[in-house]
Amino acid sequence: MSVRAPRELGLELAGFVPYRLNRLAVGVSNHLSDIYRERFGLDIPEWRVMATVGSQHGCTAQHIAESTRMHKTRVSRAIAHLEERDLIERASSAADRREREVRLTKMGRRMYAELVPLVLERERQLLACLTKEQLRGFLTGMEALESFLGLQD
Amino acid sequence: MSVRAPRELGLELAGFVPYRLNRLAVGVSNHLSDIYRERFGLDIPEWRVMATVGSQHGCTAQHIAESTRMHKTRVSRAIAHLEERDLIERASSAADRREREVRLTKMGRRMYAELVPLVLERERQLLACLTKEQLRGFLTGMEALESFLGLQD
DNA sequence: CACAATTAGTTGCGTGCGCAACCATTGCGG
DNA sequence: CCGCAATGGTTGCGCACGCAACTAATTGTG
Repeated sequence: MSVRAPRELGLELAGFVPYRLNRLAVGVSNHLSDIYRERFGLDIPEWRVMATVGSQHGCTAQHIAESTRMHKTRVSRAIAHLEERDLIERASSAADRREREVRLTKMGRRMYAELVPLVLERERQLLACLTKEQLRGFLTGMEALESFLGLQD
Repeated sequence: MSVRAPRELGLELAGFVPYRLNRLAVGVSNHLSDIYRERFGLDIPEWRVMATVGSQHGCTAQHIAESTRMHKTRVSRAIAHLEERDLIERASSAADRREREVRLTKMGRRMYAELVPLVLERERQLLACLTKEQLRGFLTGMEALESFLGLQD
């Protein structure tokens, strides 16, 4: 089966799935970043660190990198920024003194508690443009692609 | 309706659609860039310019920027690189001497003719992990989201 | 117990990006 | 027809990124 008209010899970027997927991801990301960037001054790496630490207190930078699939230097710098802003704090692990356990500060927890509902609501708004059936189909396809590319958690 | 378990109070990044979508787009992009990067020495902006010019001869940088949704400086630099490699050439438009019409050179056309089938085959391989039904559902969902975000061509 | 190999995390460096400022040219209003 | 806003395109600058090299701590092996 073919995704586009068979008569086409060249390549129409507008109908090319990898390109469309990238454009969609950027669009969704911008739709979301209105919240964490403009209202809380976080960029994407910082937001991901906040989201991870917020639900997994005391995790390490290593864990955050694996779980978010960000490069460890990107994680390291995001953590440094968040620490400067007193949103997270670090303590050397007793068991392994190379590791540093990352936790939200009181201010960080306050921001997290305010931020997460807004972000989830934003996701809900986005997905509300799909019918129940469409959402199910879209998620099923996404899971298959993730699995094919070895991306699933 | 809810995408994830209602008992969850925090946010699990792994199940968060915007995050998954970004990860999937990066994964697909990497899966593809094996071809145009390693075998042809193109990066993403260069590949997009090649793809656009290859099917729309004589178009302008402005047109490429709108059609690929890349920033005009990114397009400008990609074009400069491709011109250095003698893959494209530019000529001032007779009608408007601010514009420069972009075309593939003979070498550029040769690369395009070799590149496009490989890239389309790669897309086909990727989508082959979906059943006919899954593909239809996935594309339908994608179209609805694109439309919601005002992304459609 | 010593020494090599591994792992957590940081940093110097080169690169690519977007913003804003900038040319050159064209279109428009008085 | 002149002057000024708008448009196509390029460039200087600051910034974030990934790679590779590094430090510090730990684990494995003889």
